[in-house]
Amino acid sequence: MADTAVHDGPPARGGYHHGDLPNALTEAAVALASEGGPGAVVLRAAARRVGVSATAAYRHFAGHADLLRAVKERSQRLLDASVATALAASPPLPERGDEAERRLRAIAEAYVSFALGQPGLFRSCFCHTDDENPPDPRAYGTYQLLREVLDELAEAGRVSPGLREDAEAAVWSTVHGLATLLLDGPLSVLPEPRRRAVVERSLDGMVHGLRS
Amino acid sequence: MADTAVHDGPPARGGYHHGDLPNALTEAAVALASEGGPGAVVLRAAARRVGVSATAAYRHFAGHADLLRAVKERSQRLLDASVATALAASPPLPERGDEAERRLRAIAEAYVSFALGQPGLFRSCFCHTDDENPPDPRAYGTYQLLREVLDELAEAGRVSPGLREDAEAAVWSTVHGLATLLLDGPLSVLPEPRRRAVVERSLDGMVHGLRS
DNA sequence: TGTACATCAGTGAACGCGCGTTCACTGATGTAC
DNA sequence: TGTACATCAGTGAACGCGCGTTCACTGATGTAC
Repeated sequence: MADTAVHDGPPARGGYHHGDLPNALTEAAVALASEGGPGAVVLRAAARRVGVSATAAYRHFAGHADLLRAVKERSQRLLDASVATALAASPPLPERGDEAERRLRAIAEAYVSFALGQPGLFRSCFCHTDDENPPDPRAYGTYQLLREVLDELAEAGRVSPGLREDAEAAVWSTVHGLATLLLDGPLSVLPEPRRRAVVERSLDGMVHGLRS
Repeated sequence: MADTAVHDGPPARGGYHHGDLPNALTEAAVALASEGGPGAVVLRAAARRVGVSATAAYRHFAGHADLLRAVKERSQRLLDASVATALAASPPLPERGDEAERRLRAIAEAYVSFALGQPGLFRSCFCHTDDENPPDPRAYGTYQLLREVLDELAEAGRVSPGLREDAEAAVWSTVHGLATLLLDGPLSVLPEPRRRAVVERSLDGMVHGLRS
């Protein structure tokens, strides 16, 4: 109520100059990806959605591939945010090791939920782009979260001495595999209760696998 | 030397009638997928490779989607065959549990190798097609192989009682996640020795996760 | 405070391309008699 | 063994479509003086 002015882009200029086209185009392209996956990211369609000529996009992006890269990055950040939010949602457990394990499972479940709830964006996060400089794992929020929670688990004595190293990648693989097999793979045919069982069972194995 | 006639399709008819177009088209489409992934499967291009008009394809396939489905199925069979071959390659170990564990690791390594060696086909195995009847997990050779080897592990006492159920899906998830993260995901940036370490570490966790 | 002008951010028409698919057709095959 | 004919498996031209990208352009903005 304090600020009654409606403005949905930073400067919100007049008709001819948009004010924040790069962002608006990226958002439109993300919406396309959300609806139809990375293959549905079409430069002309994004421009159309924003209400701007296709040519205008070339003022801010090198071309289609550049736009797709922006979509991929933003999708990754949305995945990161979704997982981080879910992680913060439930109250911590008193015992340190229990809490760390709870957090690990929460990360996994949020990751899978994002994949199933936002299939187009999830596919965009990991879509193939012929980039010469693919991102470092550490650029992913999930990697950082896993690192923290695995450190906590290790400090609580729930990771066997020799198994801490590279555990991020091992755990991430399990979680990512679950998500993709449930989404586009053979596990997609399972009815809901079986799905839950498979996820739970996989997380059990994952947690057990960290101890000797 | 016995049979000097050259024929590379079953009947090998004359010029006008091809003799085995469905197979030839599928093979051409698989070659396209192998080179550029499922997105490179183009009906007209497949027909061109076979040396036939695009229209001819409609005599044997309902359309592009149908051809892509054939590619997906054949890719899966190639993956299955690749894993099965690798599994049969090395000699068995004397102790039963050791042998089962060796086989489990061999499956995983062959699966990852196929993904990295045949990225286009691997992506085609799990590409998104709006099928109303997606395949049952048991249609995958990998699933059957995992089931057998997990039974062997269980019989050798290397699987904790409560953990046998759904272990196929859990193990498959880890292996599949490894393959996809190494191929198109953030683990693709790792140099070769680190890759091997990550794979080994993940398999260790997987095997440990089956015991309590 | 006003004005000239460089720069920035758009426009709209057009390009070539290759796609999936349909059309009316023709050549080859095999079967009934 | 020969012939008529239905059926099968191809052809080639054409369709409409939407894409990415380029072109010459124009309107808006901001800065130097």
